[in-house]
Amino acid sequence: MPPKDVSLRVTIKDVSREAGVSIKTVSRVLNDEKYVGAETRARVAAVVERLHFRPSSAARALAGRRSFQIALICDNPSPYYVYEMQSGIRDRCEEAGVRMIAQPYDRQSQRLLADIESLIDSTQIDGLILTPPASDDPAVLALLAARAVPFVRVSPGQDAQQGPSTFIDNRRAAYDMTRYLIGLGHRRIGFIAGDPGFATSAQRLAGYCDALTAANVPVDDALIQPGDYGFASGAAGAAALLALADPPSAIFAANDEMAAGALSVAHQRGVKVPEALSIAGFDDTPIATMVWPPLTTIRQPTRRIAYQAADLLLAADAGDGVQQRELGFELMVRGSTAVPRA
Amino acid sequence: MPPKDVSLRVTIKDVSREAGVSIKTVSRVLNDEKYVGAETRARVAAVVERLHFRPSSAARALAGRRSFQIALICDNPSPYYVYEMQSGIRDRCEEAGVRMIAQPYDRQSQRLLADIESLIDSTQIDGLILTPPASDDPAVLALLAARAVPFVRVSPGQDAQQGPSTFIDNRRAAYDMTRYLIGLGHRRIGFIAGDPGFATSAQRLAGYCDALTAANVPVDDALIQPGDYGFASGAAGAAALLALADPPSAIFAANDEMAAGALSVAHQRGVKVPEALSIAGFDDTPIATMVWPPLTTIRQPTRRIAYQAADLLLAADAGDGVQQRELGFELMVRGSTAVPRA
DNA sequence: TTGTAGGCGTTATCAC
DNA sequence: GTGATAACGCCTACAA
Repeated sequence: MPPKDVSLRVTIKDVSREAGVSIKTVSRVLNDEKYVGAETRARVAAVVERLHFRPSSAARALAGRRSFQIALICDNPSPYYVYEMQSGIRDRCEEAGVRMIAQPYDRQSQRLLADIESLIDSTQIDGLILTPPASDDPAVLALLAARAVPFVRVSPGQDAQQGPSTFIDNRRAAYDMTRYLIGLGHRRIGFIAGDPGFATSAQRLAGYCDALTAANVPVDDALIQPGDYGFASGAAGAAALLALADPPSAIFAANDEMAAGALSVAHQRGVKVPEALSIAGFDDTPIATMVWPPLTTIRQPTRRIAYQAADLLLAADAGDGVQQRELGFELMVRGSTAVPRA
Repeated sequence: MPPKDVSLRVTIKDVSREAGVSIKTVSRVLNDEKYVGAETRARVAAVVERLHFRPSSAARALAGRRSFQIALICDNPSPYYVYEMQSGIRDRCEEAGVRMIAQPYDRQSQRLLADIESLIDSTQIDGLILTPPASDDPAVLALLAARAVPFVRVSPGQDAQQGPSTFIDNRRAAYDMTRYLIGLGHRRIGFIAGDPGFATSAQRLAGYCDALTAANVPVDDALIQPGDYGFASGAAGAAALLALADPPSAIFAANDEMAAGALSVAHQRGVKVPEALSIAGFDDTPIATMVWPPLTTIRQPTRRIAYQAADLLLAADAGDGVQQRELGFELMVRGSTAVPRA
């Protein structure tokens, strides 16, 4: 891109001249500092408004201790998840006058650490939000600790006390769902697991096993298919399950995206859902409730998590130290809520 | 968030001292300027590497004419579209050493203009990419022109010559699709339109009408349902069409998200797709090829558009002036490509 | 090919 | 309550 014109930028100086006060006073008003006379404040604010003055964030970051920017580190096979996460966090940031930098990354590539370092150094980020699997990456956590950069972890799997975090009881939720399916009379329940790199995958699988065991239903490894939280893997898992000599009467996919994949296979093969085959999902991305009304899903509103995470990060100077914030979930049965759980 | 520590930042000064050259020389190496001795360059580069030096983008933006940041202004009812757009543009930016700021916005709210102004002023963006409907907003275009901020328009509807842009021939594509459906023997073809605020909506509808007229099939208003490019509106449109006394034998939705909605309704009602009802989509978000193998769709890879748009913006200093870049599209018939079109 | 001086727009520090 | 003045880290312009 070509260099920009040295355009007629409105600066603090212009405001101060116009308002008849010093630059510092304008700065005080801008940053809501105290020790500014009420009328001075009003007068300055009026000039700011009139001149459409907007402080340069570059200058603020350079001179001050804050950059008014935070980053969202997010890589997830479900576009709906990413979308909800981004929108939710951005909304909160906007209210707080902070800019969110969305930093999609590729969990396959080994660049994550370097990306975050460069984010910290070049952008001077004020803090960041990590979604799985980055939220469990020991190297990342170590880096952030070493650099003293505030962060919030979404759905951490281990060392939950390391830094603030938001999460739901995934194991419990998967347990509830499985029990619900058992309650419907199912005994052979297939499970399509999530990406092994995500802590939530193991948690959800564990809940599934718990419920079977509690009901004296043996855990059959043939009924547990690997997946990666992506649509295609859900389809593949369902295909494998339906091809078994003794196929399951229900399939519980570890997230909605895979549940959708499973459903598409069922439809293709003419298997009636849910009459001949119950399919359940997890996560409450809109795809579940919108695309597949017959789907039973664990409702764990992504947007709510986003809000929580943002609030936790932005309110960090409340100074109440490390916080773990557990959210509730609900079991959505074919469009109608049931079994809410705090 | 609490103020950060005044940490031990590595600066150009450190590098210059370590390398035994002046600050300016380091700067030259950093910016790939010429007039630096080969060995000097190598030595400096080595030190940069060893010290993990990363220039502060705040300082660069403040001192220089570029901020090395561009923004993506995007609001679309399809998460897949947003996801592909973001990832694609970000990839290109990364290669170019530029940061992409994703700026989701709400097309309902009236804040768009103010948001962009604040983006320009506070962030000193180097340029931006506009997706519909922002790409056709006259106020936005005027603002950018006035401020001399480079931009690229994605799928503009009018004044296509105003600024560089990428697009496909939507009318032609919709024409082709409709003709294809007619070729299958359909005479009553329903159409679910996109959000009236998007220029593509009218273009696609026009193509649909063109094809019908060309085939001497009367355009029946009852077969044209309003929509907004969102899943729910696709479902609603399909429901309305199927409820007609004389329902269509095919439905052409103006985007894939709505086609998916239409399909879900068909499935719910037990209408066989595509035997009893053909459903066609448009846009090639993954939902089409992944979720709905029976779907016929206009393949207009979102990611390719993203690449084009980014390249157009990033290469703007090539200085070849305004450019309109038209991309090809293809008609995807049930998973297998057909009728490619440049 | 390399170096020096000055300033970008804001905040921090410390006087008044 | 308010205001000088010195940074912040880098780039531009100009000199050597």
